[in-house]
Amino acid sequence: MVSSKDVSKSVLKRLPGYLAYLKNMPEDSPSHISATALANALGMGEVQVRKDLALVSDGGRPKIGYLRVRLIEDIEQFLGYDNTTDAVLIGAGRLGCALLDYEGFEEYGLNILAAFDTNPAKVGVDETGKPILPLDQLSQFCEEHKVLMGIVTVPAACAQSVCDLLVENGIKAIWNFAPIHVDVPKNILLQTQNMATSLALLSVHLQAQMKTKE
Amino acid sequence: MVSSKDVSKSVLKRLPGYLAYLKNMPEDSPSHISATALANALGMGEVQVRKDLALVSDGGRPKIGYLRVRLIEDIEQFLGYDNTTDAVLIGAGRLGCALLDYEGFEEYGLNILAAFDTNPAKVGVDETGKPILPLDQLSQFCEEHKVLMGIVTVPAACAQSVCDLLVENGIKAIWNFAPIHVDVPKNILLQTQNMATSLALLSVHLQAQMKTKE
DNA sequence: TAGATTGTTAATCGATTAACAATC
DNA sequence: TAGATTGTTAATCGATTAACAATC
Repeated sequence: MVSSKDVSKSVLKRLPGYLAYLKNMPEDSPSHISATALANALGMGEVQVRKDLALVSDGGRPKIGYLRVRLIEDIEQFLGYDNTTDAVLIGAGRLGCALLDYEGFEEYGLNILAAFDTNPAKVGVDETGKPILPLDQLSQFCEEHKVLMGIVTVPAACAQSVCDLLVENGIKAIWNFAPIHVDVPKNILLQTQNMATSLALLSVHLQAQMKTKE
Repeated sequence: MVSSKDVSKSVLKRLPGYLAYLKNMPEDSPSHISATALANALGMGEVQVRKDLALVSDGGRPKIGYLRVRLIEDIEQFLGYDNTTDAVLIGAGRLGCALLDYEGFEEYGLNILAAFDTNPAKVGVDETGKPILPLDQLSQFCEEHKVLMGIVTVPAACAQSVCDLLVENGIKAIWNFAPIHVDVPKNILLQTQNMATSLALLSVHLQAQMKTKE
């Protein structure tokens, strides 16, 4: 409940899963849900779920569980989804545009204001009406809108320089989709969305599978 | 080196990072690299890197380090990137098509053969010439090509049924991009590419940042 | 040889799980 | 009351880190 406790990274990674499940429950479900029920539904340990929920909400009542709508609110508040974060996106390629147009981010309080690209042919307005601007307007834009988050969807070769540029312009958190290691000052949070990591897990699993089959 | 040791998930997650760094080194770099040097470059603990490398390669020599090209090979082999995995993709929306056309997957031994969609308007051939087929041809296609991996880029509401369908058709590993929990038999590996997870980490960090600033 | 680097064995740390008391 | 569920305190487990011996 009280914010700056020992919030481990692993807890933060599990919370979105609970949230998605709770939000996707049918309308006619019971108004309350227990940590046990949630754990079973997601195939997790019940003690872990109970502990995680206790961290974000004090609405748990013995014998009854948590009021679902209340629990959703508490998780959202804990994750900061209740107040909107403005972001800029750099690199209006296919992936960049897919993210720019994705409406689901609203749910997480993320609002991508605009994309930036060095290619003049890309400049304009995209399918859903969001602006794509030339990269040299980034600086002014960030200052004007007090942007704190940057999303990087440029090729690997440009990723480092784009991140540097974002940091120079006051960005505090970077969501990087380029499959490469970039260095940032340590007060900046860099989260690399690593597809390669997922692929590695899948690939190794398939290999093992093949071996046992043979 | 020998495969089925105690290969923890966390090691697997770090290996792609080493690989990307090694492959992106300039041509004129020294032919050998030490675990120490690699650790420093990536901002990691040197003991951890050394241990990870020892797991995948026995090419490390005291005082000299690892021959870079050899180390790259060893990591790729360990991760199974050396033999190609064929995959099908379900859901030819914006994200789906972005993945379908992404050429970088080749590097990881992943080959997306075709996309499938229920929308007849999507059926045909995409920008890079990859086929988009009607979903009812999935079964035949999987059997014909002995596909083991499925990539799911459908809306959350369809994700479960699509995963069920994939499992029915012999898929052993699923890469799920839908932001929702799905259940699969426990011999099937499900890897959910959770954007929400990354967003949670970024969001919480920004919140904390704001608080300290005030 | 001396020093850098390796691989390994032991110690620490953190997160998960188990056991239990408290409560409606 | 009895039983389900909560939150908490203690034990276990696994991964990371530290210390050290081996090697070129």
